[in-house]
Amino acid sequence: MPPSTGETASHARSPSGAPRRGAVVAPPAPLYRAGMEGRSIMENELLERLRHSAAHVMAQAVKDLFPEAKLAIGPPIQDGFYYDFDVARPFTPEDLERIEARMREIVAADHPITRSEMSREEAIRHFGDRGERYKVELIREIPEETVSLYTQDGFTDLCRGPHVESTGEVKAVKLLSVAGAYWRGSEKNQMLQRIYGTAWPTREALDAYLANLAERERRDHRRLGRELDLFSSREEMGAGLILWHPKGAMIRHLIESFWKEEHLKRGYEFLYTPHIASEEIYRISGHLQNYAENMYAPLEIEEHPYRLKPMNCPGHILVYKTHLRSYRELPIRYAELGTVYRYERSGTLHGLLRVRGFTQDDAHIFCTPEQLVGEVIGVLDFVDFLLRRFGYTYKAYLATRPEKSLGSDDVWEHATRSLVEALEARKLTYEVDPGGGVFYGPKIDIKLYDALGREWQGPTVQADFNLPERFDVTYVGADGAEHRAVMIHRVVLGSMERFIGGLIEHYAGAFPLWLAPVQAILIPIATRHGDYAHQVAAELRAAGLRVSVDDRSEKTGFKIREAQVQKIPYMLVVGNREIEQQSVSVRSREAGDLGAMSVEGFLSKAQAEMAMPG
RNA sequence: GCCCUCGUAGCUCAGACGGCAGAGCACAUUCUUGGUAGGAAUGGGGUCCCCGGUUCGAUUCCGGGCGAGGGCUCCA
Repeated sequence: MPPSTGETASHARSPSGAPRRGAVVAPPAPLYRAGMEGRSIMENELLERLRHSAAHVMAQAVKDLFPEAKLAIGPPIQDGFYYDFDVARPFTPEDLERIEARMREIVAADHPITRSEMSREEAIRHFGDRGERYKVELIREIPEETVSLYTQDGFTDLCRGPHVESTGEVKAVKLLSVAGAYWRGSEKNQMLQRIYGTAWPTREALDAYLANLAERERRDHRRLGRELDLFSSREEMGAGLILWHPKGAMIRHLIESFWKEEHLKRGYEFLYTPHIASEEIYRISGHLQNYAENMYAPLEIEEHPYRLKPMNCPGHILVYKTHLRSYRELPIRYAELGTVYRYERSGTLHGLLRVRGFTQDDAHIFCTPEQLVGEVIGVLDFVDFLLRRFGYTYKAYLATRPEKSLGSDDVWEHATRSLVEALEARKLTYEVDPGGGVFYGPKIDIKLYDALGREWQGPTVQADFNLPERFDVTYVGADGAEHRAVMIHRVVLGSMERFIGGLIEHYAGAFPLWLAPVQAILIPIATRHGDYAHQVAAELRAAGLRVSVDDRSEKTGFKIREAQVQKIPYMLVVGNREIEQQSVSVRSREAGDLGAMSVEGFLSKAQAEMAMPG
């Protein structure tokens, strides 16, 4: 079965849920650490306890203000907590303010939080009498005979604990948002109202967190995409379909060119495969049987059903199969910037991060079982090289055999051991994700960390035993007999859409010189300096720089402001002095005015900067 | 797909009891030629998301749809 290479699997962004386990390869150096990494277990426990108590304080406040509200669950989560309530009407922002005000009173009163126990039957009666049907449902599923309860100020909640000693310890808390959430996460159940909040040990920590939220908002790739004129999506075009504007397309072109060069250096060959294909190919691959819900409905072409391509692998396999292959040819590495289309539910679409049409930086490696380790090492080397170029740090996970899976124990054992050997050869620490593999083979998942310390789904490397069987992918060995080839699916960047969406936020729109769509802008002081500006621009362009000229009749300060807002790395101011000295006055986006230098001087400075990217 | 919120100029957003539609930025023209983060004037620009209903009259109220945002679910 096809790989859920990067794009389809997992979350668009995942600052979510539980603390992440596992070792960090190179410690991220974020402005702020979003997750639990970097804190001691003790600190994490304290934070969880605090946030759990904050959830109880909120629940009490809600019950005080909305006595008819029914309590569901209210756990601590990364950076905060939530609590789900069953209420007749949804909470409004004004309600949140009232709830928060009531919470402050409860905190100020510093009520002790005490633990007690009840027998199950007693607890069921206790909550049943109060109409708390969700609590009753929870208690019924607790195997123990006694359950624990926590009480503050006459408000009692079923809870495993632990909690802080008193409500006064919940010092820095803020309610953030309200959202619908299903009871127990199932669409079939009642929709509840979930209030999210955040809680910290000190006011300063809360402020730092809120500042970080504001920074995320400032860096939002959808906002920057519009402000920097990089891309758009339009209702008339269709949801989840991206239009790349010249500047965004330039960034993409630069990344794709870089990607292609580096693939050629590493022995990959390029393929192009069609965007639509006969249903037959997807019947053979098994997509039709197993992936249909992500595929678009068939198109009729002369009475034959065709489908939009959801994955690239079938095409690559067909290319492999056009010849009888010898072991001497292997490994064969086919790469394609392959555009695929997958159905995503409307509610899940999000900017560039979750779309319906996207281009994967896909590759399939066909090799012998003996070559598997070496090939995986090669991919991991490549991953390391590429991610470093973009300034990401990362962490590896090994996903092993799930319960439902294809293939013999031997084959799984061999493949899993190969992946482990590769990880160890690369000296990568990794976390095992038991049973997290796909049913056709184990995989290595790489998660990366951006400048804000957020975690993103990164490269995946997957061994596949299924497609080689389905398509009968073989090679002739040294013994003259046919052998089953091993296939590796891998993406490094994931998809161009998601990767660039992430990069925009990672760089906050200020792309490094080698990726900046406009690297330098000439700013003539007065109209009469325009000719010189155009002349310098032509010189720099001839040397390979991406340069524009702002020859509008505006004041210098205005042009500088605009170039700065557009995050153009260099502004070259030219007036009488520069013409006389045949120079440019250089202003850097980061460092401000650098003074005058010759055109060649600026050129070699820029070239040096591009030679050491990242 | 589900819940909530939102949809007014290219963008960001005001607005009204149901009675000729507003600002800033952007754009055009003119003036200005100014040395490192916003010079001035004038002007053009609207199906107030779409369809239907109520009404003398709907951008405003009601219903449905589409789209966006925040979540949930799915994707492990």
